Amino acid sequence: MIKNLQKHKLPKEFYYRDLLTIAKDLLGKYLVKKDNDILYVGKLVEVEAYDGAIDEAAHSFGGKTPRNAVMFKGGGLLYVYFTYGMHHCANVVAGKEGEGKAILIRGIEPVYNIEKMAFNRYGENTVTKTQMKNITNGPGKICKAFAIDKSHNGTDLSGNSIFISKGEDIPGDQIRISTRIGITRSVDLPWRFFINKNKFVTNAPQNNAK
DNA sequence: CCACGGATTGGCT
DNA sequence: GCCAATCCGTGGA
Repeated sequence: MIKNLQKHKLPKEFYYRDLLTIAKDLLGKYLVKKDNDILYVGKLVEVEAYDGAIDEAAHSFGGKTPRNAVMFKGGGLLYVYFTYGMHHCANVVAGKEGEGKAILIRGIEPVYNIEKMAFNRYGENTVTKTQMKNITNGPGKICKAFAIDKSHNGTDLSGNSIFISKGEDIPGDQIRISTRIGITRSVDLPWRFFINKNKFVTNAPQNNAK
């Protein structure tokens, strides 16, 4: 399985294109993480774009700082940040060096090793139906399930520890667009993309948007 | 199903 | 010192 995933790893050029095009194209792709023997695979079903040039909600909006430095290093890296004193969130850096663009991973449908994801999330081997429903439907939950933290900040997605693979094609009519979640500035930008009716999309009023 | 508030740390003004 | 690209439990309709 891992061989096949590696074979279909997205090339560096994928991340050097237009921000919103990348965001939309990420839907249906497989996020793969492999540390030692443990393999995690999940399908991307919800993402949000951030652009430091024009978007006040982007961490990179105010310029480079130690925390957001990875966002400025150019496409194809993983930007992981810590927030609310307890959660990590993972982003795919996009665009050219110095631009400060990234795409937040907000929703994932487990594809392989859901048992280990559940254990990482809840610390138990047996979980309820409700817990299973909430396993990876949010950016903090995804990092917990995949055991992603600040030590993974800056990981090169062209390597073999964390990468994104071809996955499934999502027909255009299954893609929905809305405003983003949980921000207080640039709230009107329609930069959230998700797969219509997918069970692992974050619960949000925006889900009824076009 | 929906609304609300508490948790808890680090980053930046 | 303020507040955040969140999550979860609680309480009510």
